[in-house]
Amino acid sequence: MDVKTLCLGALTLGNASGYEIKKMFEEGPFAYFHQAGYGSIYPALGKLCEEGLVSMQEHEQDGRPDKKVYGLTAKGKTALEGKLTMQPAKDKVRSEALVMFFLAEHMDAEHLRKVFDGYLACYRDNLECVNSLDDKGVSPHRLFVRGFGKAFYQAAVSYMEENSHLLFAETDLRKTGASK
Amino acid sequence: MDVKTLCLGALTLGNASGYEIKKMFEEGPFAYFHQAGYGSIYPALGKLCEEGLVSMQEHEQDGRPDKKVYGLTAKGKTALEGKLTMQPAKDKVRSEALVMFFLAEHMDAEHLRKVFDGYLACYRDNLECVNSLDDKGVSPHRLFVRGFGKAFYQAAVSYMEENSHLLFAETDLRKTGASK
DNA sequence: ACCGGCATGTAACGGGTTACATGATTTT
DNA sequence: AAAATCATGTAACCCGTTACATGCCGGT
Repeated sequence: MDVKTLCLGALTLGNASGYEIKKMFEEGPFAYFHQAGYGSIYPALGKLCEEGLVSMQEHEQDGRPDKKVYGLTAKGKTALEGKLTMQPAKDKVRSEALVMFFLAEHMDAEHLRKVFDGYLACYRDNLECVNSLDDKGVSPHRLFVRGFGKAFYQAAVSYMEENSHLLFAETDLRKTGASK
Repeated sequence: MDVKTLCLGALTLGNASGYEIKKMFEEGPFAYFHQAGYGSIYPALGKLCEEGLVSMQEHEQDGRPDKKVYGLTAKGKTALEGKLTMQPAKDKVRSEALVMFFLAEHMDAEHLRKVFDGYLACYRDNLECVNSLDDKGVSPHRLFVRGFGKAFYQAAVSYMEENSHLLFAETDLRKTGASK
């Protein structure tokens, strides 16, 4: 699923600028399951516009560059619906932190601790962020997705809190052995 | 983290061929947190060999192409350790299925059902697969990672089992209304 | 005075995915 | 007889990430 399709999807939530779409990916509802930067969003919106799948309206602003607000056209909606008839690809997860934990025996104990703490903090933040959202007025299927994210973050945080000893077991043994 | 580094990491588990490393990514221990295909693994191993980070030994086989078994060199181990001092990048998840659920209102009810069933089945398989592994003799930090995967799969399956109504609520209402 | 947020975009680079190419052996 | 497994590799293409380029406004 390319960024163009994702942009069409984002625009079903209402008209938005490229800047605002980016925020949906980094903080908003899309954050759990996809990510995209300016470098892919702006060109994608440009192409969609050329193809007539989205419309664009410029809003003048003082000082800043004109804000370009995009909106889904009927053609764009049809195109999106077409994409949604595909079989979804398998989920893809890339976690450098988990790779590092897997190879923890080759790491410096102090650095490992730092990475672990950072990773846990990150998931705690994510969880807090989702928990602070208001569910009122959000349609059920979007709540389903939100809940999925919440369940995942919760599982990650709980697991890490309860099982960190597995990661630091050897180090602790080594330390205990040395200090004895 | 590029495929080269991942290959070095894979080879810490013992000598292996490109074909075997690929399997680690699709079924084995790396499956939860990274993926890679032949098109990236074979060139990566070639480059690592040129750089002297891995060694290669050809084993003749009848009928099949010679099996090339790679092994980590001292230089390669050092290089890997260097990579492991980095800050890990944030986890990246890409889930087309969740995008589709998010946009479920624009989907055909039957297709949505199919996608949901397939997605749940996939996570059940993953869970079963991890649960069938034997933990004996596996070092604690690898069990940590394995457990993380297990916790994630379990959370996904449970969540979907308990909350599918959110996804199909509207459809059911529509159907009920129509059939009445 | 400086940093973060608002706001858009381009260009190059890198890297991975996909498709192609080959072929024997084992399982169904 | 067909399909899956074992086994390696190349080449092109796509596409996304990163860095660069610009500039004002508001808060600390």
